Amino acid sequence: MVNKFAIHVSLSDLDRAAVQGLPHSVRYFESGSYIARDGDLTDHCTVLLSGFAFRHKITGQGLRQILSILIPGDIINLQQLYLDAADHNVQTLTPCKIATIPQVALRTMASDRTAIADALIASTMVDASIYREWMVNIGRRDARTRLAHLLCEFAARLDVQGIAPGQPYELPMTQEQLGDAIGLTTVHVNRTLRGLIKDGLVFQNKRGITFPEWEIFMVEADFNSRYLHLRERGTPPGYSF
Amino acid sequence: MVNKFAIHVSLSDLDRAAVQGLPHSVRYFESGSYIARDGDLTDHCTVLLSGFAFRHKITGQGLRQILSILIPGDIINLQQLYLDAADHNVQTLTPCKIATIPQVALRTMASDRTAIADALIASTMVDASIYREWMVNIGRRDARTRLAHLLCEFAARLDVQGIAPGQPYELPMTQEQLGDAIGLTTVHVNRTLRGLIKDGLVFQNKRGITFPEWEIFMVEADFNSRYLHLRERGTPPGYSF
DNA sequence: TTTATTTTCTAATCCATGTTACGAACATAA
DNA sequence: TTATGTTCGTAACATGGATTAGAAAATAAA
Repeated sequence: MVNKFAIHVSLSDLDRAAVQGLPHSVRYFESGSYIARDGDLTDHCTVLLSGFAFRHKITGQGLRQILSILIPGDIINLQQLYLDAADHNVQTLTPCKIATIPQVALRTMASDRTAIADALIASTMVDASIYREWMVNIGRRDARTRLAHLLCEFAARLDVQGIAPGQPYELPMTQEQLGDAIGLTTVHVNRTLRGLIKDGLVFQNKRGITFPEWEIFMVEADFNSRYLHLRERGTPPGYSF
Repeated sequence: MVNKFAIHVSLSDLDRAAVQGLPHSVRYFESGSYIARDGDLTDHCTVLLSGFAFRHKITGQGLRQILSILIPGDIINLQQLYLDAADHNVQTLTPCKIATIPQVALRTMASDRTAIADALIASTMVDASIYREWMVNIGRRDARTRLAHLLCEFAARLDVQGIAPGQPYELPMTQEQLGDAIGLTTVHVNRTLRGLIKDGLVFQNKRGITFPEWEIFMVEADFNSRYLHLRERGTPPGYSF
């Protein structure tokens, strides 16, 4: 369940058992509903078990910026356990299944087990690294590269879900949401996506996306998966893609 | 020294003593030098003691995006202790004084003292929150608001350094660097800054910046300091600014 | 089915920001 | 001082992406 922690730290069997034995309840959210809102205070941690969700913030002028996409296994609101109120919203993209863990349970586990605490820190740091790459994407790449980069990231992250990078996947986002994620208008996302399709770099069938030329596409997207830190510390690099 | 940790967790006297007793060596960097480079592996943690620095990344087309500004007290490369190689560069903005702490010392302290581990997590999360706000800034605000927002953030963060928000401060960045931080051209930064000055919202004397109308300026900047999480969890909100 | 609603797609026009270019002001070093 | 290099300031022009407005297609609801 949550043992993708193991990517960054080595967990003992006891550690794994502790994580799997965490008291939790499961809840279901339908598509488009809010899991957390800007300003919320809470005393439990939630984890996304299945479905997709996204973090976002609204500016004073009512514009939305999507901050990240959550995929199964991601921790949704660890932050609120360590800081004060939430500073952004989390909303579902598809129907979602969510585990709720009481704050105390998680914190005592973290203080009892160094490996768990380390995993929490590492996971937070990977998130931060992804945020940084998004900044680069939004701030310094043109529309075409930006969109391509987002699609690549999705492909790469779904790898953990068993869909190898370059393989077709279902994109659970509308063009409007894509635009809000990369700082573009809906109209321009459409134009740009059309451009990629016309050039044979992307093939689209409803929400299904395929990349006929994955290698070339990654170059076009200025994509290098290093920032996702998918490998364990100490593992030899080995350029998987 | 590093006990701005205390903002987010309550540290016992022993905790404080432990932090202050950390083995470390001090190094000096001149302005413009690299403290860490994309790809670096390291076995020690560094903390900025005085001066300013910034994180940045370079795109495939050679464009630079500045990711954050480091001010005294900030931890520079905690990440590399928990993940693999660095995924971005850190470069000084002014001459800097830096403490280097061996990885083991820090990690044993973190695993011995829950409060310290919590402080590390909280600090990482504040960084992440700032990244998110930058994404909003870069992705969804216009040039004027964007620049104003960055100046506000600087003012607010310097508060910890003893310069109250709204008070004049020295901006340690060139217009080119400002541009790379907010995703604009040097030329446009100049235009925009000039606009703010003409409208009486900013007063500039060399690198010194003053805000004659701080309250109005914050509105113009769409700035709300909540995302900086400057207050301790549990502390009553109390709108300081 | 039919109707309602959301999402996609396209075209025409506009404008905020990028580009290029260069002189002035300031630093820093020799 | 005089050289040399940054940084700042501005003007003229180019353009990528925003805006506005709808029509077509897909999806959901009745």
